[in-house]
Amino acid sequence: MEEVKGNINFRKLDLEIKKFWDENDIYKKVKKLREHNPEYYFVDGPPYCSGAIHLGTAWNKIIKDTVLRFKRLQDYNVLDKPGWDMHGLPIEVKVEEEYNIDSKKDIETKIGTERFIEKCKEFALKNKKVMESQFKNLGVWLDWENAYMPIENEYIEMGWWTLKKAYEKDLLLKDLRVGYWCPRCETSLAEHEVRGEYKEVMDPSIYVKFKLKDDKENTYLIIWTTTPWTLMANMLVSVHPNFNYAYVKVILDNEDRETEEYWIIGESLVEEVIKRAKKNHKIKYHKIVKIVKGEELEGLKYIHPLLEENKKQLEFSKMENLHKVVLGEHVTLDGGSGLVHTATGFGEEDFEVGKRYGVPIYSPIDDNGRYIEGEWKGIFVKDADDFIIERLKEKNLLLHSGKIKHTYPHCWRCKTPLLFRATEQWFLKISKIKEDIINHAKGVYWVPSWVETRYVNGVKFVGDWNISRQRYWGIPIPIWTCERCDSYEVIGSVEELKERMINDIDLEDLHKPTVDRVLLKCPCGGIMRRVPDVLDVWYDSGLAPYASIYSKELKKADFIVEGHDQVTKWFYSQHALSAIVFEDVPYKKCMMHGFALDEKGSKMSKSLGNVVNPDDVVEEYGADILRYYLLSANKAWEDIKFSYNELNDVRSLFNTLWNSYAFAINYMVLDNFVPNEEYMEYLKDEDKWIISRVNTLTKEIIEELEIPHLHSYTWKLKDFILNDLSRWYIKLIRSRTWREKDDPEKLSAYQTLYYVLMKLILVLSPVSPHISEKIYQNIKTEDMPDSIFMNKLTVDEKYIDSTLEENIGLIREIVDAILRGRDRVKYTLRYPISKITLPKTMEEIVNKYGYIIKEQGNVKEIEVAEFKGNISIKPNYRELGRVFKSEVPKVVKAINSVDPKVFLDELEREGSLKIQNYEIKPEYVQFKMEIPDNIIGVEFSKGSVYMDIKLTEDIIKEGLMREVIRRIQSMRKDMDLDIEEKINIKMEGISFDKDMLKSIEKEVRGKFVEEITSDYTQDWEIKTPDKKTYNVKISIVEVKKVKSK
RNA sequence: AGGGCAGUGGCUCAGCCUGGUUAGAGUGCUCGGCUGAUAACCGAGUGGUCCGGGGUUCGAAUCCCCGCUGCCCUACCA
Repeated sequence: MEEVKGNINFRKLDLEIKKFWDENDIYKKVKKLREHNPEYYFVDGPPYCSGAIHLGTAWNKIIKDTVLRFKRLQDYNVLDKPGWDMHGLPIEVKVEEEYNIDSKKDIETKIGTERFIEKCKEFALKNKKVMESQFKNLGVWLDWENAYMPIENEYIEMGWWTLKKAYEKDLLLKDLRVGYWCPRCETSLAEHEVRGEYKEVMDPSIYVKFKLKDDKENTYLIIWTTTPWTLMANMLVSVHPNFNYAYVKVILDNEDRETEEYWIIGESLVEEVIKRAKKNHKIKYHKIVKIVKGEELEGLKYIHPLLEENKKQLEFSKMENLHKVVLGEHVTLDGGSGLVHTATGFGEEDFEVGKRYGVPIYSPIDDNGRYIEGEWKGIFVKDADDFIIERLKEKNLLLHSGKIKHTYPHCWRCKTPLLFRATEQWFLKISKIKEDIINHAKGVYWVPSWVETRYVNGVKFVGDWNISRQRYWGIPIPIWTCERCDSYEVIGSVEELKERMINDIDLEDLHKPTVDRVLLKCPCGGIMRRVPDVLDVWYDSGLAPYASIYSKELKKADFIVEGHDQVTKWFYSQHALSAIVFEDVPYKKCMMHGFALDEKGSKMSKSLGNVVNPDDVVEEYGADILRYYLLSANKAWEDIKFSYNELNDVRSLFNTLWNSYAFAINYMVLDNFVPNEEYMEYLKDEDKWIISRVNTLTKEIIEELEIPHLHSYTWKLKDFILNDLSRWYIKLIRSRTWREKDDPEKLSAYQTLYYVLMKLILVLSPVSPHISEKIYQNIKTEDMPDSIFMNKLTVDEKYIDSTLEENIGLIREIVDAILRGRDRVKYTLRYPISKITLPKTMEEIVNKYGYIIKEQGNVKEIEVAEFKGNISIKPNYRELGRVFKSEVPKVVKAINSVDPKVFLDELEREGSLKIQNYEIKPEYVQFKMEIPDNIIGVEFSKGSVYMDIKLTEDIIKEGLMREVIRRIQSMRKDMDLDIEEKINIKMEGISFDKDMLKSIEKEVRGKFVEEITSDYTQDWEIKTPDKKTYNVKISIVEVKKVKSK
């Protein structure tokens, strides 16, 4: 045990402890210690290796670390592999940027797939290193050396194995479907990749006239669209069978002549459409002339507006079932015209309608989103919008052209607006197992519980999972198709691949382009080549529960925790894959946490400049304070508003803890204290009390961490440190620390402090490992383990005494009440109170613990008696309500009608009282006293304390003595004297009798002298409660100095 | 549009499940006090339409219904 300095730099401390852990291999020793114990299986949701971590990522790992440290303290063998998400578009995009390329063609021609893959790998590994060191800086203990990485062959193989399982269970499917397509990345995307990627954009909003075929009357269908470019591929117009559609007669006033037309519009949208049309046209007259049901419109043929611009449409126009009105339930009347332009190759519902009516799926664009035919061949479709609008105008088919602000999906990595496009992709048939997934969810312990609802609602909406990406950096899809007969095969392992391989390819690395070179032979005799796609990166992390430990059996994770964005992502993706392979959910307990926002509640973003870097916070405050703050600022599942103010509060909490520790240790060091269980025999009640408290605290904390409710955990810790330890217990034992060296009461106080500190740092260590370890290292004895984390968290049930906790709690209330009362009448603590009166119910407690009240309240005598004063009465509504229900107001009136004094007497005599037929029992009412002038009364939970505040000469003298002592002590402190240092004092302006002078001398380790040569003199003005003033002059000199002169 | 969460002093949040006396804590500000562990602490004062409106009840911050606002998730406004 060494002396502790008061001013502590928590950052220095945490670096020192990290060094200690490193140099002594503590993490490994802790792991080794429990390697044969029952397992606690944790699966880390892998962060993406995109660069540096942010506050939210830090929070995430801190939660994990805290829970796992707790589980280690419970003696589990914690399986704590961290993971990394390393494949996928984000990294591809970054590498592309670095090499200044922006298309897939460039990748293949400019730098080559092989080098590209190599660069992606480098990039991922480089970032992993940076992020790992940041996590370590937070004090996160995970098995960094054995992290799982989806880019390793073994992991990739697990992905193949999984896909083969899906294939064998008939859950793998190749299908032509309309899905999201990123024209920049030239790949399809899955729906979960698009989640949260809807951004507000301005798009054209045009109303177009489609002229009916074989019609003499100039009748037009009016359609609305925000994607003019899709008109090139328009095949049908959909209407809702049950809606009303109006034929609107319109007379247009062109400059030279008037024309008469009929427009077909959804009835409720007529006025809105006309209003828009009026902006571009002079409409002289319009009137609804006929109303029909949507179904009556079915089959009407129209003339495609862009026949000349797209020769293909000319061909289509000759086909029977094209360019006509069809029915669709998806049509709404929320906006637009009620008639929906339908392009079968460019919309999911359009696609379905097209299939239903046997219409070709027409999608005339390439992977870059450029037309492959028609007048604007080679032009990016979004750029063609303006040309098309202009052309429609020329053709007099444009009713209105405006702009609309709406949300539209974007690529999650490159932020390009997505297109909808029909392509052939590989799917996992989630639709077939969705019910199972929802059922499994019931067996999971969700924290908080409502995550289940959210999860299930999310799953209900998902479609089949598109797992194929037309990209490079990912797990290659292990499917080979035959050039000749088009059949395909799914390969489940490297071994299998080697067996089937007909050429000789070195399979050192399973990425592209290596595997692409592998050829197989089809039973039909043809050559089989690999499907060039890679797997969706969410598939990678979805494999984690079993792939991270290379297990082909399901080991359910005891615990996972991620941010709320992951509810429909990782919580789902790993469940989906496990459901396919193992028909089960891969986790037992699943917790959700929030996002880290800035002080005002806005998202942290580079553009707003409000990003808080965890490293910076750690540099200033040390890791433990950030950790504690993040776990205590709110309930984990709510978003955190990061605030330096609150961070500072946490720092003061730790300062208090540190000072309590320093106080205890420094006195122990001074007295060469050696902890010894035998001192426990001399425990006083307050010692037993705090020992009981710290055990109760431990017990409660174990429950909270078990859930885990990290907010309750940290709040309880704080309450204990501030209230129980620092503000109460240490105050109580202060005088004991000034006793003689081997005074048993002093030693037992030390022993208590020692015991409590040990217990406290152990429950504190999961959240604040560095500070706990630091304290542990200083106070541990030879026979204790090397690190605090090698200990076991236990509760000493035998020390828990809840009655004692309650009673001391009451004593504390009484002391607080006394202090409050004193304050109210300016009767300061230095002046004793001659007598207080407490209610009779307190008798037993006062007999036992009255000495605490006397000492802390500076009280000479405690009387236990019913205080006689004027009595008032108060109804107890809770009790009354239970008995009298709706009669309560009447009963209260009755109670108030009786003289409280009579009421009380009667109750005491008879046990109950009848008023107006209501029987009143004692528990229905409460009595309060009113008090005479020289007495003050202050309430506490079990009654009132009455204090006699009459001043006598003795009381004043005693108070003055304390006044003087305090001033001398304060001067000692100014002089920066050692606690043991002896002094000579000269005091003028006040006199005490001999005994009192002696007491003062003893308290301040000094001697009063007549003459003094001092460099420190101070004048004091002392005001007593009886309004007298003393001007006192005090001079002090160290005895040491006098002697040396 | 559907689902989830939240709305309580200037600020950050408890309390709500299980209704009950005067709605709490921390922080801020004002005043006072205490102090040989504590740039710490204690007390008083200041500050509240408990988001709004209905309902149930003797009694609602708490339970129910209808709204409003914010955040998140889901969602092809063609």
